[in-house]
Amino acid sequence: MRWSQAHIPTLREDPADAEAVSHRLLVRGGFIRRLMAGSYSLLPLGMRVATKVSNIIREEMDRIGGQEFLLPVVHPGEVWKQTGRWDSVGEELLRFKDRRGTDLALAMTHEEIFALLATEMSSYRDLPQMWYHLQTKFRDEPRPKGGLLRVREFIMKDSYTFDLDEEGLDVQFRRHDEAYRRIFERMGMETIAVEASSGVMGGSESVEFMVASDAGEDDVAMCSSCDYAANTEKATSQVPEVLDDPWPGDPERVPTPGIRTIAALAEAHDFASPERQIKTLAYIVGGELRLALLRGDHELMEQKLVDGMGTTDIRPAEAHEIRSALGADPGSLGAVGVTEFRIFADPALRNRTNMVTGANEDDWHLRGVDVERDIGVDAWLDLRRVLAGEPCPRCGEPLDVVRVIEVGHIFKLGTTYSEPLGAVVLDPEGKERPIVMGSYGIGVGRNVAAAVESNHDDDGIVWPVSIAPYEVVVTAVQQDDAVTEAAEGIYRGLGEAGVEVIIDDRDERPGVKFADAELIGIPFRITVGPRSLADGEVEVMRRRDRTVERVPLDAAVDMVAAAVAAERR
RNA sequence: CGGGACGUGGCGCAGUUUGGCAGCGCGCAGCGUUCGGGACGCUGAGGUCGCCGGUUCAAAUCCGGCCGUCCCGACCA
Repeated sequence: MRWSQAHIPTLREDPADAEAVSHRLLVRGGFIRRLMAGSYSLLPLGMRVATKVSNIIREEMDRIGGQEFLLPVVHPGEVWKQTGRWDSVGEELLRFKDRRGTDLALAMTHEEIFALLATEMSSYRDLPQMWYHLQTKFRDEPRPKGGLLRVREFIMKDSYTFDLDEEGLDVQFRRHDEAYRRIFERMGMETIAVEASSGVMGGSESVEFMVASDAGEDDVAMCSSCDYAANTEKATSQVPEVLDDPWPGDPERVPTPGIRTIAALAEAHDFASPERQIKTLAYIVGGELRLALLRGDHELMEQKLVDGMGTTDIRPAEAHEIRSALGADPGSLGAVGVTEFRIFADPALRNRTNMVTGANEDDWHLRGVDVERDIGVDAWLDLRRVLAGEPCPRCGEPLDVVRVIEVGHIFKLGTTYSEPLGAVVLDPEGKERPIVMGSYGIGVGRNVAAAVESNHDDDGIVWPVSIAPYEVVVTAVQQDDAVTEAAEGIYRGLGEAGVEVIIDDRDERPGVKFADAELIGIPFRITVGPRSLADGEVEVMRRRDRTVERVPLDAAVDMVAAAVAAERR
């Protein structure tokens, strides 16, 4: 490609909505442009990178036995109704009607449609299968952000596996785990594989692949000494036992005028330190009020409540709902004597005695509460958010909490989709069995952004050769006849050697060309100019560490082609 | 959905308080001088001031409504 002919609209200033580093660099470098909130156009450079990412994914999927499909983006609402997700996924699913009034939806994922195709299989002999495609997804996110990191429309590689039983699923799950590690490694990212919440996907087990970055939206708890790592939506830690002083008899009412917070109560009474209080939170789950109890100094991880309730229809109760249900305002709530609402308590409260909690009467609290004796706990449920420094649940060493970007997620689905859609096969005994499914996703654009997040410096992007828009840029400076001839020769030679090369033949000053090449992040730059050409040499610079090497003009093509080949993965 | 802010040439912004010629920087075009790390001079092109309505002799500016965007929170494979 000739730069003078290419559409590479670089910017000298940051876009107004610059947020994540990757967003800023991708916009400034002329890789992407925003169309509207959460929708981006890929410009030629962005397209080249995305294509390379897609091809790496294809190669690794094919390597583990995947077969590529392409399924539609517009789905009949009917199929989503069959699995129940028409109602359960909420507004994230964009719905509309066609001219006949038929309900349609834009694909936010493809479990339904792939499972529908799987209904054509009828024998265990057809299994196992691994199917995938790279296709547009649309999710009507309430708040897209971070440029490509969180968008509404994006291309995702999603694959689906079909097995007779859990053992088969385990094999396919493991293969995906391996393929995903290779994919991220080839793109130049270090990932952390973590246990995750399955969210609305359902299913038994899921693993997320995370890249550490401040631009991320998830947190991972990682052990400093063993290999424990989990999304904080699911992570646990050891809670040191609290020794309670005995309390003779029933709870006692304590006047606490004006006290509405755990901190204030702890301040006012030395018997009410936060770890000796019970935090009572009211949530509306599927329309009915439920109580979640935690130790006073512990914080609720809402996703754990969602997972425990098995529905996403959850919201904090509003003040008026709380008042009419419990007779007090938040700040004086408690679960002692409450029988009409279901109560979920965090295990850290187990066997605790002599606790302090609200009396469900403004300005009154109870002390001397024995959790097991005085509160009708319906279920014990891990609800607390893990904090950095707490002991690892496996080995007891302190946990780190790290901000991450989720770049891939693999799920064991089981029969959640195959059953309602009737995807069944006959087993060797002639018995009908629902196919056991798995689903696995990698967002292409998010991975492009994540790769930039982990590969950049102050001057721009530092692409690994594997996904760079071009492998080499030939930069001609002070173009006289000799320079032009030498530069063109190298450009031609590299092209013939199979190197992806762009020649910066623009009539620009050297500084502009250097700055653009670095912003765009091309791994190798060959500078051809009179200064070194006088010695019959050109300069080869590596973007990553900016090392410069002078090489004889006639050796440049071979040398650079070899260097590029060595870094292709 | 709750709170806050913003919308003015391709990009970044000023002008709005106090109504009166639509401006600045970058970028873009032409000419000239420059040219190994984002040059400089001169000339020039380019704007329904988000949209609709209202007030006024006069609206980017005041009022009402709507739309869009961003930030915090809520939500969220």
